[in-house]
Amino acid sequence: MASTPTKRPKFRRRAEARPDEVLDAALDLFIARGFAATRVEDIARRAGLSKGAVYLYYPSKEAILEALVQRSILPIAEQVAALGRLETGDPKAALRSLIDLIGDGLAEPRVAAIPKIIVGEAGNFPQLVESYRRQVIERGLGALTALIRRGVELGQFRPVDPELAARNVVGPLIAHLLLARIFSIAPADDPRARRFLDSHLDILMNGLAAEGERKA
Amino acid sequence: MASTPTKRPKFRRRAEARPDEVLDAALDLFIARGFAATRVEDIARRAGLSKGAVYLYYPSKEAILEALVQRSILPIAEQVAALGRLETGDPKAALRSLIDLIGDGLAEPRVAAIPKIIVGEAGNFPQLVESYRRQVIERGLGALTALIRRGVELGQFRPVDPELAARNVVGPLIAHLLLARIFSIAPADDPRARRFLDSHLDILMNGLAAEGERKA
DNA sequence: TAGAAATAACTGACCAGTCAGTTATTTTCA
DNA sequence: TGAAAATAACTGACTGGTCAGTTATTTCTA
Repeated sequence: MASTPTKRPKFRRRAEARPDEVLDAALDLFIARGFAATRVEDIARRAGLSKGAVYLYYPSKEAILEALVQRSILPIAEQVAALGRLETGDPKAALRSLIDLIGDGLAEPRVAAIPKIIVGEAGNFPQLVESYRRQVIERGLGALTALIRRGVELGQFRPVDPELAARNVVGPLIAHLLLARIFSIAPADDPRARRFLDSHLDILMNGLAAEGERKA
Repeated sequence: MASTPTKRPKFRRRAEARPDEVLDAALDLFIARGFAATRVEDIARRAGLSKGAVYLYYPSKEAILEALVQRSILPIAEQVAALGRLETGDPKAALRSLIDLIGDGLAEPRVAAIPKIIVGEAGNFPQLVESYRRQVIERGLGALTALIRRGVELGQFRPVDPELAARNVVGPLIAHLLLARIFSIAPADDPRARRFLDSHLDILMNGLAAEGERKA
């Protein structure tokens, strides 16, 4: 059977790229059909592999989802957390870039799909949810809370409860994500998405700003 | 709740109350374990029936979920829509009661669980999602938008985009629901839930209020 | 006794995860 | 060098279990 060497190789060896290819395929399908409705065999097919091979790289379907979280969400969460740790600089400006950061992430379908899946499968994978809470939610909210607290201390913001106000910041972003992706209102690449962020910032800044600081 | 005027038979035939009992059981289990993880047989057992009997009342598991939406969410959506239709009265006050209405609904676990399920199962039941969008989302957002638009026209609110601002109103409520129910942060009966609503109103009103109207 | 109400056993489809075996690539050493 | 040995990558049929929905049968009531 040794024929022309120009044939497309059936096997691709040295497969350091494989895990990522599996994740790419999985994400495509999770976005299109959801987590539960996607069979591991579908993922394998799309990655150009057999089902068994997938299990060489990931011990379970859940592990694939977990790896996706690590790859696409964690970096963003880390950036957000870094913004919150900044002890210096203008809280108002930092808040602005933080919202931009989250907004950009949520505008990216391949990023935004993950939280949706987590929410959806929450019941089935409590342990995954727990790790998401620790690694993403608490860090993100923590950063936001710190930022707002500092703004209040500096007199830039009115004396709101920082922890609660933090939810006012992320809430509309999450809501927009859900409306856009689940109920197909306002696609992500819509210019309205950008305008929504602006509107959010506008109302929020006005709502937070201390008396003397309006129209910043 | 269910009381028979005559004696209590061991087996209850002629069951006009049955459909509702099935819904009650289903909701209990959906809340506790999620939609997918709840078997129809579990629902039947809890309602004191056999699995087959459930299918005398509902043609499918999806139909049970659909009936739950009709029973628990639609009345609230209708109330919200009614508030939006009011051509008279103070938009600011109306907005306040509207938020209270939604907030109360979301504080009720047996109500709040439904949207969560819809979001979660969105991929599997596109047609159910579509009907939810039409009957709940669009009516709710429409009412809010109308209210805000009127506030802007009356000069009570700054000239924000009413449609976008509406998402700023519901966003934090949704976010709070998710954080509370999925990530087990701030249980619904927590006094913090009430304080969160207050904080939301506070920031929102300040953010929306026109120059002369602050501290309303 | 008719027939409505309900049951319990059943069917068929699905799918995550396994594993014995196959094929490509690399290493060994004559 | 080149062929055999070793190993890494991969395959796909199979298993075991789950569960929505159906049906043959029984039980209760009028």
